[in-house]
Amino acid sequence: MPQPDHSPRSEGEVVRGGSTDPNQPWQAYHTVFTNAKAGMDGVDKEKVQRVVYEMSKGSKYFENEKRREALVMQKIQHMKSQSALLTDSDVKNHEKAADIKIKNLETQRDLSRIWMHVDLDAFYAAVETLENPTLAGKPMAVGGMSMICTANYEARKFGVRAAMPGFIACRLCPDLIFVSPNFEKYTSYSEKVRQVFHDYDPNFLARSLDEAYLDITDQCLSRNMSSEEVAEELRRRVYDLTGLTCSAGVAPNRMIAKVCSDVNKPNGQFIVPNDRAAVMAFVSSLPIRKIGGIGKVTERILKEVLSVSVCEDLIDKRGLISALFSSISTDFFLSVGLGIGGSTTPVEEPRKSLSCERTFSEISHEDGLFAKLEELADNLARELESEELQGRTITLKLKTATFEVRTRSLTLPFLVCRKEDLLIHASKLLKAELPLSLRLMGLRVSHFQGDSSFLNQRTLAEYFSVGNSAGSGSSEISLASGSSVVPSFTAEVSELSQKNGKNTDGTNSKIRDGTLVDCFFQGTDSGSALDCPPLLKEMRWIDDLQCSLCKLEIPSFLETERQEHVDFHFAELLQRRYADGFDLEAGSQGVETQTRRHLSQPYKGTLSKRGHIDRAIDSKGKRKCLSIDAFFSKD
DNA sequence: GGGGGAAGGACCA
DNA sequence: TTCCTGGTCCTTCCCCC
Ligand SMILES: Nc1ncnc2c1ncn2[C@H]1C[C@H](O)[C@@H](COP(=O)(O)OP(=O)(O)OP(=O)(O)O)O1
Repeated sequence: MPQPDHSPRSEGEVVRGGSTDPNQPWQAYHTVFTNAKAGMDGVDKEKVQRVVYEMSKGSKYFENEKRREALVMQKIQHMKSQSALLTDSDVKNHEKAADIKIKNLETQRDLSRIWMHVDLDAFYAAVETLENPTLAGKPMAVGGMSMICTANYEARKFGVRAAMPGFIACRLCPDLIFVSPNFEKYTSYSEKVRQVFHDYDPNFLARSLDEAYLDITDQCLSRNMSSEEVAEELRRRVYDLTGLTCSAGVAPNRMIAKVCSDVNKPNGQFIVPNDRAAVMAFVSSLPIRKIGGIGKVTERILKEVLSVSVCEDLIDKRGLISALFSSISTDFFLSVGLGIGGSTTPVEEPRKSLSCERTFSEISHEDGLFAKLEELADNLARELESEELQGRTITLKLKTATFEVRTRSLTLPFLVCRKEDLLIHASKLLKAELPLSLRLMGLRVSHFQGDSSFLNQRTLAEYFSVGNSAGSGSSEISLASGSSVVPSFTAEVSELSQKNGKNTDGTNSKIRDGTLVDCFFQGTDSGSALDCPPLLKEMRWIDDLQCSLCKLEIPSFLETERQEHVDFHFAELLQRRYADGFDLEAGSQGVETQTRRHLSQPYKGTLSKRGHIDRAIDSKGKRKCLSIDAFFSKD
């Protein structure tokens, strides 16, 4: 019997051996919403279960969940059979390997820092109540009929909680008051709270608007206070400044501190002292699901395949874990079992992606779909602009009317951020998927400049301004391994002597008399170095756009093997090439002027502000607004 | 065998 | 009638050295 998930934010779903009463099918529908969570004590779980099931069954959402559930079951079955194939000696060997990992992890155990995790109680709901005190004491949820972001503690008594659809919450609690979210408010309250955090740890890690990790070691030492006193004081100060209550957890590392902040929620705190025995005692009987990173599926896999339910089981079953999971996962599970987590302050990471997605009532008409895509591209381009970001990878996300999610992505050889560029490429991705009937569309840009894959790559401008090359006649530049010289395709620079072009050790290349020597294209079948001039041409070509459309000089391998790259390059090039207008010979077709359709004289056209040809003519003779790229690729 | 890209999915607030 | 949004990380597969 499938066990559909009921939420993207599910917790504590447990399948109980499939022995459910066929007359009470809701028992098999184990949802997030009955899981233990702050404020949920004393809830009639059976009733919540029944209502959620009754309101869901037969819906498209429900059917999709059944499909997903079947996949999880399949995965569990597969792991079970893998596990059955293991011999005793296999397991023994894996135990040995795990013991080495454990020894390693133990050397990383750090009991010298005191970490505090702070989590505001029912944050959005609490802010709304502060702004509108008449809500106090009444069941209230922030969100709408289709989805709830969070609920206050009065509403939680009815089983209403975050990630529950509003219409189901309504059935559970008919008097439920709905408040629309107002993120500016939450942001401004969050900023106030962070002022307090800052006083305790200027390098605190903000995880979201309502959560942060603070290293309070120095506070405790310099002020000669216990961590308990610091936590009390901090919570008091947050309350005095904002009127918001919060809960705190204190432990030697962030993983345990996070669990602790939930122990006495709301408006409470819990401390695990910096002592190995105390940590192990806390962790040993802790249900694995309490740990951040172990969600509904992982919990089920660990339980059903390995009979693991509390953290110490992870150590007992280390042999099987090492046999069945990847090295990364094994490390994670073992460190959970040992109660070891992050204890040093990590460097702040730049963001890795930026996205925008919207749910709407079903659309299957092509024009409607492309209109949605344009909205998304417009939105995303604005966000990219305000964050001053450009990226190489565009990902289109589609959710069909039956809740099936698809993503389609492509990585360009250059950076994009403008709406037009996003639209050109995303449209291609969308077109390839038609016909479609959608309920959601999303657009994401990632692979930003400065990403790890970009660390060694410079733009042309940067490339020539390394301070040593341009104009200096003869000089030398160093390229790190994997360097890419031209953004339009992957080219590598290496010593001539290096046969296969893989620039593994950061060799030096030279610029002599303005010419790059010892260069090399990756992707040539011969593996030998090409002449330098093509590369140089290629650079100039992009740099000052000296070429015209008919005079593209592309290395031969690009024309054949990397045709798609050339296409992208084209789009980019054309946009820039014709930014100031374009010339058409007499007799040209495809565009109309203010006065005539057929050009009897050479014509100078200009692009609209958005880079479009506003008066192009399509094959049916209809006037159409086209991007310059589309215009030239039409023919 | 590993690097990069694509697709999918788990998980988090 | 109505089951979100924006982000990270991991895994698997494929292709290409
Ligand atoms: N699935 C979700 N989608 C969108 N926003 C969410 C989702 N879950 C939680 N949030 C938002 C709303 C919450 O107020 C905020 C913090 O979440 P969280 O800490 O889990 O609960 P909470 O602060 O509302 O209550 P509490 O911490 O007291 O249980 O994040």
